[in-house]
Amino acid sequence: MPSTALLEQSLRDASLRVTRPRVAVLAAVHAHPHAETDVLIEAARRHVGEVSHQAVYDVLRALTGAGLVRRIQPSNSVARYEARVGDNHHHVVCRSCGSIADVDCAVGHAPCLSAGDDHGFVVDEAEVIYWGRCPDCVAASASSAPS
Amino acid sequence: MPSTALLEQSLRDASLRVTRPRVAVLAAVHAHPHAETDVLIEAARRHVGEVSHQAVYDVLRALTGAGLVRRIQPSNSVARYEARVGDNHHHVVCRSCGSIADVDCAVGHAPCLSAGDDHGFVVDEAEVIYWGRCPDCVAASASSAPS
DNA sequence: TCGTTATTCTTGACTCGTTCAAGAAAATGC
DNA sequence: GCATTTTCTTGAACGAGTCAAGAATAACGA
Repeated sequence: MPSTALLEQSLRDASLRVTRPRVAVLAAVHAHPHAETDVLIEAARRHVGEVSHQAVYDVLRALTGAGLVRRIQPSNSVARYEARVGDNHHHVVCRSCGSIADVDCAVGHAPCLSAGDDHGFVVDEAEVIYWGRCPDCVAASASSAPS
Repeated sequence: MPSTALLEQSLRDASLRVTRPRVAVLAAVHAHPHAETDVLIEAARRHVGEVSHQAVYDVLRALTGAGLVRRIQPSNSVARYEARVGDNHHHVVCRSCGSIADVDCAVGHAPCLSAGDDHGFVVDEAEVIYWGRCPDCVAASASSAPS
């Protein structure tokens, strides 16, 4: 996890004011990849004491807009955030427990960005979500209902 | 759009009881690809008169579970439904207006299903969302703010 | 170092898509 | 047809996220 000084610097580089809530939230996103908002709120509060949930929402929106964090939201899930931005990686999501893991794209650095017929859309990003079951859930269902 | 008889048959084939709300909702999904729930509620009501919103939610869940419709939910959007299932197609989503269009996969019939390191997940589906701007929004921004 | 100003944070209410719960209605199978 | 099971209606409730207004604070220049 980056140091506080580095986090502050990345905020300044993004032309964002350096405030305690922002540093705390940014640190929380680094410390908890793919975390939901309420987890980030709790983590931020452990860092700097009381922080309103509204501030965390505002900060997350500012960080997302500045490209410092990335917002992901698979179906049937609340918004989640990750600090790994810039590289073109994707996610595996467990249908049972909702856990998320990173996967590097098998195709290369700009996966699947060439849609067949794009209907005139100007495409700038391809988001890939692999759906399946995580090792824990596979093991759990295998032991409880062996085939 | 399939006839009512065909819709009823597909319900029966999926071991679902044939009811007026179900036929109406299924027809609505066929008639309005990528529609949001409230659009489907209105469309269903035009077909069969009054139908409670709760019934539509239940029906959509039943149809989704049976594989007759597919639920999609891009970030910053409410749930949407489409009747085109079984083939492996993907979607382009407009960042400005949220409109959605179908795209056939450029890679083939099972696109990107091979993740690099899958972390032990058992993957059964790859969902691809292309993000960009639709032709209308591109034209609108080009005319209002020409570069 | 201090004051000014624009931006951000706090507080609290509120919206809206979706779900829960219980009883009424209707479709299926004998 | 009739019993049984599933589905639909009604109405309340939940929760993630947003809105709004005033208080607090970071950045900038003197």
